[in-house]
Amino acid sequence: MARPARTASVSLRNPERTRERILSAALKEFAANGFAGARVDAIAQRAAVNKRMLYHYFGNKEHLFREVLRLKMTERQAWAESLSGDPAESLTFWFDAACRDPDWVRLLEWEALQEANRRLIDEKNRRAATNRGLERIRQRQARGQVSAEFDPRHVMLAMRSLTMFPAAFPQLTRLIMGRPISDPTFQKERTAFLKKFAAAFQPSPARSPAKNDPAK
Amino acid sequence: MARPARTASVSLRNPERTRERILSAALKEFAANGFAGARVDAIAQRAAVNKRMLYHYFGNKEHLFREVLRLKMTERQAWAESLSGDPAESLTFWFDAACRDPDWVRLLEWEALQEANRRLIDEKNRRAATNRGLERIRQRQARGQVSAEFDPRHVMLAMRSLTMFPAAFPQLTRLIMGRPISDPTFQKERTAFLKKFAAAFQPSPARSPAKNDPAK
DNA sequence: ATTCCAAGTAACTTGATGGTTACTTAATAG
DNA sequence: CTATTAAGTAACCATCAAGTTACTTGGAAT
Repeated sequence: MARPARTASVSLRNPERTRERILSAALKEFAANGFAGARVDAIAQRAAVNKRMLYHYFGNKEHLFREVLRLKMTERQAWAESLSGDPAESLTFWFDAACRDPDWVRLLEWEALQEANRRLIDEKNRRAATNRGLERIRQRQARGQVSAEFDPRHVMLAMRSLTMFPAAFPQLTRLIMGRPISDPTFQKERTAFLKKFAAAFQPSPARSPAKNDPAK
Repeated sequence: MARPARTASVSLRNPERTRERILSAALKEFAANGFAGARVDAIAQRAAVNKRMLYHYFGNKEHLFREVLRLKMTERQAWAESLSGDPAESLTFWFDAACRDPDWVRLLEWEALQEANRRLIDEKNRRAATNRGLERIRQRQARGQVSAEFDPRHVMLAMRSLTMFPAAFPQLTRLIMGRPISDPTFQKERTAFLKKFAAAFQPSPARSPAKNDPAK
């Protein structure tokens, strides 16, 4: 039961490391090829681990997929909590996050495409996190920083749309913008646009394209 | 060379009909399962056509996929042309279209996920159509119906985002809204929201949540 | 030292799947 | 009427991929 005390820096047998390697290899493979397209052999190879180990630790391909998703999910949730409800901040933050980590967006896309009628992977948890996010928006509305004429749910949906779309549809974005989403120029331009556009969520009276926040 | 003159209402051999059946079956199968997940046998079965015919008409699975995409593409382009550049109209129209025909959105999603670095399917055509769309936005800006402070490309990208997102990520939408996107109540609410929100694209002076269009 | 189990390996099984071969038949052109 | 070709069929095949079997081995507990 006692921990191995780590004889040499790395012992030959190392369950945790193996598990980690499988998970990170699986993340890449699933993000790249989706569930159906992902190859268990490829994951094993990427992880430099015998394929059998994958079944040893995760049972089967689907369990592994769910675990990968669940993991990324909780990682993101932590980020979300640390965020104020300010539209300009949220928009730029999440847009940036989507550009930095397209794998995340891609996983959500694969999830969306995967016959959506059944129950979600980590539903309970995600629902709770969503509700906390909605609550933050309501608070902003109460403080007059977000227009109260919009349903918070619709505000959140609009924000998600604006931030995730480019990473979710890079081909359409390139068609429209003439640049790949990885291009820093695009990212800067888009961030600037989102900052201005965030004014759309502010209450009508205090209206005038962002520029600054008089309530400071 | 002369057309068969259609002896009986339907002759036993009927290339066009067979081609159509394959294409429509392929659309469903590809939209449902993506390229990797789609099963050639399933397409053949759905089309009630011998699998060999599929190779007869389209060469292989990938060619068939490209053809399906190309077809849907041109269908949509026609719609787009018939549209004015008014934000409120565009937003509600495309949102409605995405809800009515989720297969279309799903195909675009599959395309996005399919290792995006290579050249797009119907690129030349799509680029041209995109440019015509941008031109329409510029015209609206010149007429003062769309704020000139936004880059037309960013306006288009924002509109696409707002309209396609719910159909592209039904699971996230349900999480936020508490209803499936197929629910008419959701669709009505969202349409109403988009109508109000369209004001965000209008010039600052003429500002006040849509409601009506004084320039009539 | 010995025992025992989790960690690890190699080779195999089984089923699915894209694509092909070899054939038949409808319908049109001459 | 007949030759030709496109439309259509059934059975097959090679390959690939998920999951398994049967085995070996490191290392902690006794």
